[in-house]
Amino acid sequence: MSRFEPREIESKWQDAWDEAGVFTARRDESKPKYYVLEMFPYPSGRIHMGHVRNYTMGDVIARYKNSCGFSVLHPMGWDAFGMPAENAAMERGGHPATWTYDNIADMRGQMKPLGLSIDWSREFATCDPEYYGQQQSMFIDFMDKGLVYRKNAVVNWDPVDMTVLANEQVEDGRGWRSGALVERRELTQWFFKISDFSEELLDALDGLDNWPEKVKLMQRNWIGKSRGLQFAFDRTDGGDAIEVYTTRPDTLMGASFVGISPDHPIAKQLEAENPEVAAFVAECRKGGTTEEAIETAEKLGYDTGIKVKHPLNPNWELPVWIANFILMDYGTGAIFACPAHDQRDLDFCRKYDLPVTDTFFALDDPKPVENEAFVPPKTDKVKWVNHFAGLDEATGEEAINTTIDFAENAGWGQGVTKFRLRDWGLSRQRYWGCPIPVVHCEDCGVVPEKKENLPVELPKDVTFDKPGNPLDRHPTWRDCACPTCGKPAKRETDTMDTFVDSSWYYARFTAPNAATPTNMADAEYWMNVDQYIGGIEHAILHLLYSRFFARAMQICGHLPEKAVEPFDALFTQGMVTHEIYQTRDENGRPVYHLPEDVTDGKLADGTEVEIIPSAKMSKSKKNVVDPVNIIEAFGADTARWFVLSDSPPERDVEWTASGAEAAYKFLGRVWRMANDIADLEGEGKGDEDLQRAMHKAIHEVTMGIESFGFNTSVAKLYAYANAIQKSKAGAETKKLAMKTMAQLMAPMTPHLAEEVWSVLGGEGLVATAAWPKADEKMLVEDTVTMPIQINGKRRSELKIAKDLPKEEVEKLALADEAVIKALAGGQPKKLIVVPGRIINVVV
RNA sequence: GCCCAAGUGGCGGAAUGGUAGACGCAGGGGAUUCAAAAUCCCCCGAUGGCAACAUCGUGAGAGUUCGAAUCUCUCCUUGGGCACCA
Repeated sequence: MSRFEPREIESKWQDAWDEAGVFTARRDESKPKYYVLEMFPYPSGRIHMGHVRNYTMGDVIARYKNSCGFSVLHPMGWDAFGMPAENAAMERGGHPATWTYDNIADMRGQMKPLGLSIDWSREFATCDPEYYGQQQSMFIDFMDKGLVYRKNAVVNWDPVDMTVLANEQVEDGRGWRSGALVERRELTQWFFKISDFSEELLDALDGLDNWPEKVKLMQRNWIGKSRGLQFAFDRTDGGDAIEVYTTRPDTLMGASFVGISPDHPIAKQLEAENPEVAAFVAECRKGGTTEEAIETAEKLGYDTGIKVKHPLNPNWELPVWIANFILMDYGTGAIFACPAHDQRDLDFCRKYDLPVTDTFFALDDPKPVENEAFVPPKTDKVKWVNHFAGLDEATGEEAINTTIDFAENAGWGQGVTKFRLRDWGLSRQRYWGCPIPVVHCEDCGVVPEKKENLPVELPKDVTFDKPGNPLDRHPTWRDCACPTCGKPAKRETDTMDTFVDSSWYYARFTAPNAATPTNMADAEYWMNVDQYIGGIEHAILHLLYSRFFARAMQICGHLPEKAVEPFDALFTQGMVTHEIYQTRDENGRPVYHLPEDVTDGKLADGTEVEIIPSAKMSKSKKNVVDPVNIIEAFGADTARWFVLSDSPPERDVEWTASGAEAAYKFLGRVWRMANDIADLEGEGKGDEDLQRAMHKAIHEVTMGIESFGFNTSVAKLYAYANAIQKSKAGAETKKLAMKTMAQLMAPMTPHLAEEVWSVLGGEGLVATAAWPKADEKMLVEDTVTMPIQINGKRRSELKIAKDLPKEEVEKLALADEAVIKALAGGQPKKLIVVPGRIINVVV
């Protein structure tokens, strides 16, 4: 017999699939459709094991659904705009477009050998003018519907390079290239009005039954609906009152000071008048724009000298401080601080020696707050100190509602609902993105470009030798005619956030060549995405933006109403990790080594390496395994089988060389079994047992695929292979068992499955064969083994008929030797019989 | 700092309120072989015991339950996100 040769098998069957065109998605109204989509990749140039895992999972679903009779759409494309292309141009010269399209060609070449059931005829890249032109057209539609506007927003500003930095380009508060201390600076930017949809995006989460709870919870918290009280503090100097918003109005009697953001209008006014304030505010603006940077920065305050009157007692004056931790973007940019019940306020008050007043205590512990704020859950009852609305014992929730009613009745405050969700700032001061299709005209202002002039294409003649946006300094690109009055005007040079590109690609796949963003008939048929698969790192931004975009597209007539929630089911898969191998150079700095250079913990020259526990594969740590090498050594099926086998899909999987070898060995074993069984003839023994094992395997493997438990499907297939191998059944039964094995393995190891199928005389391609059905009758066991527990510990067991009445089971249990011994002649305190599961005797 | 997860043998994991450790890896023993590779069979949580068996055991601590890896609370560790990485 010849050997298992994955390379020959795999290219042979890939050709066969191509020839039969089995993966071309067809709009077939006579069939139910199934749209499976994995988050499309950024074209970095190399595929990595994370891609292999992600796309293999999607492929299992796509192939399985295809076998179940669905018309399947399983497309692939490229999230092709973004910073790395510009960085490459800066570092190595060349053009971002060349770099990107070369990378796409390389990655496509690396992906094809995986044998994924992708309809490659629908492929596109978001940097194709055909794609981003449609995106520009939608941007203009969104403008028409009032979903787009401009306002000022803060960016990371590098004062040396005179350029805007992405958050990732800020390291420890400094620009990554210049090393200069980064400042927060305001710039006029384009925004999508996602906040118009806050309530809707929040409420609709309840309908997403097939999304992970954790993702919905993260989005709920991100949208952050809160109810609170808005009211004004009157100033003693007669200046403009200070509006504050608070979610804890019930703690108003514990107010210590009023705090305003460094970007608050009052702070800005003082900044202009008072050099000391200007210096303080400048200090506050140091550092990056991320919430993390702001929250973890040292808390700084400045007493403005302004005083305000407490709304409940005009004789009670509170000082107004500027504080660096107050965000202008949230609420009104001003707060009152209640240090007794907020740790951050308390730390601030202790630092600047401001008063701390308790407003409530725990029911059983009236201890004043010292350096730890008392913050019980809002659902806990607490005891109030002279509450102004007359409360004595009440929960925080009750107190908040009572206080809002009290303030509204008294006329000094208003209950309001606010959301944490901010509008989506889409402006980027960068070249390699979709140009925002608007024109600045001296007479007409900011106006959209005419649709017939789309796409507004990126100019090709640009250089990256200087920091900043090449579009800004291009000699002619900005010049254009005003679409309204025809006079000379200037193009907008901001490009779009790459999240815009990925917010509608799923819709474009339904009609990738349409002359409009989508084609309604195609969108009607293919939408929604039935199964979306991607990393948990996209739980909030990408998924929330896509949900917004689907709504905006629906409003503009680009998607049917049913598609406002574009992803029916979501699955978030884990990462592929690997151990890190490290030595140290003469200065003690770590030096990393590729896994392929390490054998038994040693380098080729015998140096021992330090082994650091597994982490996400990354080039900088060199703990990467190139799928191309694995496919070359073992074949695509082995890579696919391995990434599915060891870990549950939602968790990280650790790549190990021994695991990959084990996968390869198993596939070889299946191949040999198939060839052995193909030659088998005649009768045998135990046919029914093997048939039962077969139906059990069909049932269990199917359940595993349906529930995204691919690792358990794999385990069941191992067990089934063992059962076939041990069985002495006749040739016919064994051949059927083995053909079923091929079908069950086909979604995971499609090439081997085709080979096994054909060796055993299967008809046509296993890829198009109907999925096997388990016979319910074959799954039922007549007798069951029931464990007997005594006081919750397993002590004995009982083999009984499955449908034996409860009373009979009790009798048999009480007659068990171990039970008799434990009872020592007495009566059991309690006897629990869970039919078919367990017996527990309490003595 | 805030939000969300995860933690089970030497290792990856199974079991989602009912026999903890399925299946696989590593390890040990055996068969086959002149020998090796490949392959096949058996054993394999810890402690004690010749054994039957007993005790302990799912990050730590408490709680609910006849019964907890699974539910609740507190803590620890690791990972993801924090609006310009994609």
